[in-house]
Amino acid sequence: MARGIVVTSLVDALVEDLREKVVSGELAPGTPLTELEVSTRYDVARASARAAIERLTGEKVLVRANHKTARVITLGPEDVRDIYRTRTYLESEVLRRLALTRQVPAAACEANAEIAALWAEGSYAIVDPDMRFHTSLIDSLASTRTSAMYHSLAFEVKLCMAQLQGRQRLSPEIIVAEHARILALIEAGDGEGAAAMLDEHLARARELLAASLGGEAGPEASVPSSALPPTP
Amino acid sequence: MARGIVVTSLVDALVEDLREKVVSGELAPGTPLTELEVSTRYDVARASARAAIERLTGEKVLVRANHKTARVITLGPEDVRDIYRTRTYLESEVLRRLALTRQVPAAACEANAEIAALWAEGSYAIVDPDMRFHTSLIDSLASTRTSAMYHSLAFEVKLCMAQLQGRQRLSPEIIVAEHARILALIEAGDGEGAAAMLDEHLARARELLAASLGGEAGPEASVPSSALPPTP
DNA sequence: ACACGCCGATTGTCCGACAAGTAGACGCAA
DNA sequence: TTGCGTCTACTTGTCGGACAATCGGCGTGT
Repeated sequence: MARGIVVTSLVDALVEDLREKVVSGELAPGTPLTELEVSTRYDVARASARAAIERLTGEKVLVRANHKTARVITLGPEDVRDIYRTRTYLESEVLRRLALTRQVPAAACEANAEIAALWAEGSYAIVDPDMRFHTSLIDSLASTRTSAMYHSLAFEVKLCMAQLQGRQRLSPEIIVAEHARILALIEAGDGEGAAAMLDEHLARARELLAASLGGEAGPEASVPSSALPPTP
Repeated sequence: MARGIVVTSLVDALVEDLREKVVSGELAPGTPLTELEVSTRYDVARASARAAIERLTGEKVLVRANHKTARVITLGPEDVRDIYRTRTYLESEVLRRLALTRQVPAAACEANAEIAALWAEGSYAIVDPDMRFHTSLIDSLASTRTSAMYHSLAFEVKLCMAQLQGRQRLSPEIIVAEHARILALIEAGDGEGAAAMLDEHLARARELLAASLGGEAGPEASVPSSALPPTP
């Protein structure tokens, strides 16, 4: 089981490629995506391009109003805060449940060790194992829907990161220490403590993200995602 | 603001109508929905029918495998448990946060009063205000994503209910009492207690639903949604 | 300066067509 | 009878072209 291959339809492939281009930053937030553009760039029929765009708007990777061209989503500080709030709700409750049975998922330990290792060798490509730490905690509950929801939130976090092209700086050593602390609290059965710790842990990341996303203007197109109409 | 009218495109209307037909039970679980059927029944082009079906599969109202015709989703006991578990995670954490500030949303009180009123006059159309009680608690946090996630779960609960055509029976008086208890605990600042109470409250509903969904076979087509291959 | 109307670009919807895949019916052989 | 291969009808996936509706901008006339 779990053979890596999957049959992908054409629009599946389109969706995947476009989504990847968005999270990688190749398609900056606010970039308009015309059906014709997509269809010609990939050499597919407009119907297919259209389907892909529609699916991505369903996933909230793109946004589009009636009769207007789809654009890559732009996430502002308010969005970051909302994402992290929701994330905190879900994850802290999960920590409580894990603490009840004192289960410390092995995958979480490994992910944290990986962060430490990367830090030791001077690399800053931390975001991936960091995500893995958190998702492995959630996934250890084996609830399809809980996992799906958390993953969708994690994806939005990735989108945020894509917007500020790796400018944010949070020190790996603090992260590793806090992760370890959380795992210890779970093992000790202190759900309340673990939840509190997580709250703090995520709050720091959240404010850092929100600040760098809203404080300084990006290289171009300081389009605020919020409903604030830019005074013309 | 909040003028009721919304501009709906054709496929939007299709999606809405089909979704409504599914939650109302008019389209039973497992019913196949051919693109051609939909396009002819509504007298629209196949492309439009196709788009509607695709969006509904994205919403998990329909399911479809590669090259096979879409079917109305069938939810089994395992799904019910998963839905309620996720629901409990989200909602209990929300209760804790509400208890921190002792905020009791007025809408929740009203919804509960409405249940009581309906019960007093002998009606059993309780599920709607019951849903409103819970969603108003969530919505009082004003977190777009948290609300969206909870609403999607609530929708799945409605799907479950649609499957057993109003056969389930949970006594309104217990519901009202437990709701009131939860609100009281929030007002008292006892988040832990409120969460525990909710846990119990939802567990009862969950097991009732799961039992009536899995215990007896439906009128026809006892297709188990789970991966369990029916011993042939 | 302001209202108005036209125009290009883009979306929304339709039609018809064909390849490819699935599932069930059919028939043939052991 | 049972098992297996084949064939066929139905359905999906994708294409191309077509046209009305809509939006935003530009120029024009008053």
